[in-house]
Amino acid sequence: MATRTDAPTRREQILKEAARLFAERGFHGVGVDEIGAAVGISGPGLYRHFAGKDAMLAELLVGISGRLLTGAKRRVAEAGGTARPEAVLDSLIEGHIDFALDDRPLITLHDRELDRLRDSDRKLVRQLQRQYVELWVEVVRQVHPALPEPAARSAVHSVFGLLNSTPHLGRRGSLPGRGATADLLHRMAKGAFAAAGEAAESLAAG
Amino acid sequence: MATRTDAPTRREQILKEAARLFAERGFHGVGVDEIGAAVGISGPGLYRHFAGKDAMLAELLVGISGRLLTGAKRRVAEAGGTARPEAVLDSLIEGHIDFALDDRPLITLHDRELDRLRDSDRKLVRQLQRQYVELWVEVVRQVHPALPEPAARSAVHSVFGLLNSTPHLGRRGSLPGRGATADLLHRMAKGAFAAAGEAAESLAAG
DNA sequence: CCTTCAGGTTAACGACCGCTAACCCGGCTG
DNA sequence: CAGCCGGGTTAGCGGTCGTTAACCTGAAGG
Repeated sequence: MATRTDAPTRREQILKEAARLFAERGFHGVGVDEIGAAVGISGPGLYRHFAGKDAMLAELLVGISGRLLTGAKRRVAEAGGTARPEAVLDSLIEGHIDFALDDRPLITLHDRELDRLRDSDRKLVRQLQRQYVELWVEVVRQVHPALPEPAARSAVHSVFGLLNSTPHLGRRGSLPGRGATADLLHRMAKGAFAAAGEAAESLAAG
Repeated sequence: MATRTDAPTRREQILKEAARLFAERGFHGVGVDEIGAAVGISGPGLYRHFAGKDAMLAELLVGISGRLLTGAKRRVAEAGGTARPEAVLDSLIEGHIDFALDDRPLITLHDRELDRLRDSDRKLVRQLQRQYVELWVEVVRQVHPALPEPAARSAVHSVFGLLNSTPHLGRRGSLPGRGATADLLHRMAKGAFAAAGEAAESLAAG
């Protein structure tokens, strides 16, 4: 991870604030003037950096989906060759939790504002999301071979719901610290998958 | 359950269609003309039944939160006195799953459009939601006594995220039937709670 | 038969919002 | 020093949207 040390560009400032505002009040609920004000310029000045409001949302959503997918691919490649499947699943879970805890506004946008995109962008995002899901499904089925594919896919979506619950977890302060929260989420995700797998096993055996 | 046999009133038609549209395109993304068209009248005719667009959303959200809470209270009262705590938790989970599967648009609205309410309505909804959560927290801590309250509350929110993932589960058809889906969700929720509880137990023992 | 009224209709107003136009300015660069 | 240009500014246009106003109609009641 090449941690950035240089100052964020104007574009990045705008994207960050836009993400926060979109997550708080919804895409249609935020005006371009507000986004501008959030970075110290006003309204139409944004158009020097983005083609329009839609373009900001598109870049945000494509960026999210892309980073999630490439991160997951990297983790599978790193841990996949040698280790047992469970370690790969642990790594996927860890990566998703990092994302859900560090970029809560983006997690919110991710499954809330997809329909506001132009058709082409929406298709792209959907494709990235689908690849991400399928990658998880494969790993989950290696850990729990008795789980049929449709059930595994449902389980993965549900675990995403669990992990993506971070925006609902009390405002920073009532939480028992980031590490403990990450640990709790990780254990619950594993427990949920295990329960799904055991049910399938007992069905296959019975 | 007193199943309705009489025809739905106009108000109810409107609320149902408004819920669907709000869930699909967001509160600000739906015009009153569209809501009217969805029930066969047009635009301003809605104002014979509701004070405004906000009032529809408010009634929907207050209704959801209220029904969830009263249903949960009833379940706790019914199963609470005699049975072991685990049966109460099972009943709560079952009730939430029924709701998540039968009223997917409402589940979506529930945690997406709360901020679009007037202050008083939002406070009311938040209060109902909080009571619902606390009711779950109590039951969860009876089943898993080692779990500290903050962790239990986080776990409850996360399991809500898991159960509320139904809108992301493929469009009716790719699913293995309602019963199987409900069963899978139920098992995963229990598994998630169990994993959280076991972690706390081993901490308390170690 | 006249009235009332619930539940519609269409027209139009006012506010807001995304975006463009036109202009401006400070710092490189030749 | 001249000129370009990146990155701002404000004014304003065009469209949309929530809401209100004014009017209509068919059924129920006395």
